[in-house]
Amino acid sequence: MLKITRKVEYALIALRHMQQSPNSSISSAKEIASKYGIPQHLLAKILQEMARDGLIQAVKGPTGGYKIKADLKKISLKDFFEKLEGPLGLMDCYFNTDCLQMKSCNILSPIQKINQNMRDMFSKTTLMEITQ
Amino acid sequence: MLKITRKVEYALIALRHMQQSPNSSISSAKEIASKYGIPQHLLAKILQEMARDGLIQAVKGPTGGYKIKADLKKISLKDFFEKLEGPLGLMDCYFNTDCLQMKSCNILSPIQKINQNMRDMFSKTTLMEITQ
DNA sequence: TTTATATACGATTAAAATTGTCGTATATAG
DNA sequence: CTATATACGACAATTTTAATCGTATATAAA
Repeated sequence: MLKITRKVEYALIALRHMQQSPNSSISSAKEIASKYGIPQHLLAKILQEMARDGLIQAVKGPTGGYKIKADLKKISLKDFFEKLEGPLGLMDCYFNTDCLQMKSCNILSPIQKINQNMRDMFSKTTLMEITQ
Repeated sequence: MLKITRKVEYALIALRHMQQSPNSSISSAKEIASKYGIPQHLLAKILQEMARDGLIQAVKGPTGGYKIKADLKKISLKDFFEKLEGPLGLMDCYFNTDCLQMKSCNILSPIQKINQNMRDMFSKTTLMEITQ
């Protein structure tokens, strides 16, 4: 429990790779996948999603690939996680109100505090701190 | 991602229930399960595990059940999580060194920092804060 | 002493989430 | 043209989590 997904892991690896490659150079999914041992097609899908999210810029055609578009100093890890994986909370009831045990649940409010702590922690860290 | 398991959720609910029932009274798995809508057999297994861990005390036979044994003020959420679910980290490589990508991985050290932050956060919260 | 009820615990199954693959379409540099 | 790269939905495999089942043991109460 409390694990990040491989999807997020691969996304971070790719971002850091792009961040560290020479200025405005382009990295292809194939190149990154082979360098870090990531399934190429899977990484491609993740990069496409990041492109849709505006984090990176896609360039089509041969010699194409991706490069960083957003300012990583301005994006928190919490926002990044939520872009890729949706709402960030230890339990679904932090967002979702359709739990049948909502009324009888006795740990709702203590869990909400822990949730808030965790969200605060990931809000204070920027993507740049991971990728630079 | 970053969710706690139902196992931990049920354990917390049961602990809080016991914590809040009259002093040294005993709660059965059946009673707790029906009150909070938890599968009885599943909760029983979790309570048995907590008893083995020394968190609660089991009492056999009819009129039996469980009561709190440990001092919840002295147990951190991190230790509690690790008792029930094993090592606590965002990625397995925090503990496990047999990842084949270990050498090429470029996010290992930044992830370790985040890991440490998360572990610190759960180390600073006691079980009592959740259950009281 | 018998019976009902509770814990103890391993084995197994079911469900859900994650991870990975495949096929096809489109863009574009050379 | 052709080769190579992104785009994207459908599908399959794998892993993890959640829940059930069966049987044994302890013990309070009738």
